Amino acid sequence: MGRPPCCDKANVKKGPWTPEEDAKLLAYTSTHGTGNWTNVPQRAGLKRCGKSCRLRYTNYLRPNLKHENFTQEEEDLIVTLHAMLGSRWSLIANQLPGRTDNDVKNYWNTKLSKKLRQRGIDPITHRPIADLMHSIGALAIRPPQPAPSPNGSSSASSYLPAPALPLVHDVAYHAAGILPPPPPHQQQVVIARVDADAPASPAADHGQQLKWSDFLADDAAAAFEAQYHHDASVAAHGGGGGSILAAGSSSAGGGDDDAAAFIDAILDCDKETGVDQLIAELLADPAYYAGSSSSSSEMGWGC
DNA sequence: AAGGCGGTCAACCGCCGGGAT
DNA sequence: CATCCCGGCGGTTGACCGCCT
Repeated sequence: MGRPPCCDKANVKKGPWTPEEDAKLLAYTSTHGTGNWTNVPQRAGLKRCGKSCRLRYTNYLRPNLKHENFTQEEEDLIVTLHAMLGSRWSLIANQLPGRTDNDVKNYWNTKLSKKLRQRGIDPITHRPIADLMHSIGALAIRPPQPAPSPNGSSSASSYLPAPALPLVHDVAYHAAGILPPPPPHQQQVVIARVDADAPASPAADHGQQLKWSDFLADDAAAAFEAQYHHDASVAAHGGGGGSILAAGSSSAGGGDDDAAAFIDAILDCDKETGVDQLIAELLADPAYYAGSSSSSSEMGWGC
């Protein structure tokens, strides 16, 4: 059997907190600390769920919280971090002392996303809206692509338009200390891909349709990425981090082009590294779909 | 003065991973 | 090993407020 339930949900109060409730919660946390939220309502004399108490405390009553407006520096940092992390509000809030994830999330949804749109920047991809429209249009009417690539492994990266902000993503990751400095070859790859905006479809090589496996890195690239990323992720996240792209190097090089193999590769890598948050980041960032398969290897996501 | 409307933000909901039993 | 709950998270809701007509 597991633990007993945290609270009697039929007998808990919901809705806005009263000053009396705040005082009780503050009095309790100041003397007993914040552990074991399950017991907090009972011991503090509150008819609230422990979860509600925790939320109230962390978002409003916690000491050292800033309640004033966001500064320009905080605003810039949020935008930068959102470009890197997507809607990982807790991670973003960790970089902003005195701010909660709820604060950051609300500020983004109510202010910053609108500001970006007014400046002609898509708040999801952080790319110029005009650039996005151009990309969409190019995809919709893309003619058959000549220019076959001699190396199939890099074909996917050159097939789709390069994202406008790969350098922002990469630099910001390293600047924030989330990833260690990239090895020299990665910077070269970034520059090469940004410069190479001439589309060349892998499908055009043999007149085939694009495969799932075309989005998997080749073995040679994966080998280095595997070691680098593993080390980096352990250092940065205590074992966290992983790349879906280099993940099934066995299946990637083997020409297994169905969706199941692709997904298996993702899952294998995920299990191997022990974390999947970076995958979630990738999935949350459409720029990487539109950009290239090499984006994640540039960031050191190899396993 | 009153109703509509949009912005803000506290709080809730539901999901997930990890840990306790 | 299986079950179940806790804590944390992101998404969403709804109350409140100010502005406009």
